[in-house]
Amino acid sequence: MGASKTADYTLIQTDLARYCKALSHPARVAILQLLLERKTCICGDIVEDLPIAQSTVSQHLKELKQSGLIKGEIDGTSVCYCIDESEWIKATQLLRTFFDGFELNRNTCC
Amino acid sequence: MGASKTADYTLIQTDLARYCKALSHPARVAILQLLLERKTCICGDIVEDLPIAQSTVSQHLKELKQSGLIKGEIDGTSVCYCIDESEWIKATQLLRTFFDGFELNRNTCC
DNA sequence: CATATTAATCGCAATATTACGATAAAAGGA
DNA sequence: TCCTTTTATCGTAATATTGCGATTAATATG
Repeated sequence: MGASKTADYTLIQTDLARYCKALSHPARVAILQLLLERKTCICGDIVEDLPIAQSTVSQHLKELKQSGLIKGEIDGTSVCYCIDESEWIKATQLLRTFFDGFELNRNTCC
Repeated sequence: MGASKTADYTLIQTDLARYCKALSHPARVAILQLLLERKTCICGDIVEDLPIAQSTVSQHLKELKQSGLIKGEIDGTSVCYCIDESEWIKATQLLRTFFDGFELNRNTCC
């Protein structure tokens, strides 16, 4: 494959891309919605709610953790997953600023 | 690979995932920023601005078109790309609603 | 008409993603 | 201690993504 180093893009661009990549699969969107809606966020509940295997859910949870949007806390044999507040707010603000760029600068060239 | 049909997820989940997938690469974020900032949005200008080859830019533009977020209009030998207003607004609203879910329902279970 | 210019597409390679079942690891309960 | 429960990881396969150079197609321009 080709190069395209991280340095070729701004921090905002790579951050935005990272958060969006986390949300780029419907299963991960569904997981985040569950975490937003529920009081408890045990991994097992997520597995029951999704139409995919436990190992696949675990993989998606790992990716969400790596994106920073969620964190997991071990509680006995189970793991409690939650939204990471500061990262969530950061993502919210980045996306808001990005999408607001349209209202601020309506270019109707085509 | 496994199954995971589209029907397994809600329309909102797949729409959100589709828009976010479009934004999941820094080059595509950069392209969208260019389209937001500039009056003209000729493909060649985008190619000049990005650190990747013309064919690769063309591929990213194709993906952005498929996501619905942009549209292209042929103008002689060149192509003018623009944000698709209605899709952009739809994406903005979907994302806003999604991220607002955190403020509405702060669950601090971990 | 010949030749540039512009953008899309093709062919290819490297790597990443998505998914599964099987297995491992870790803690709890009988 | 043995067994269950719960989650992560491993191994593997199928497919998707990312990137490039080369080529094609379409329109301008001389």
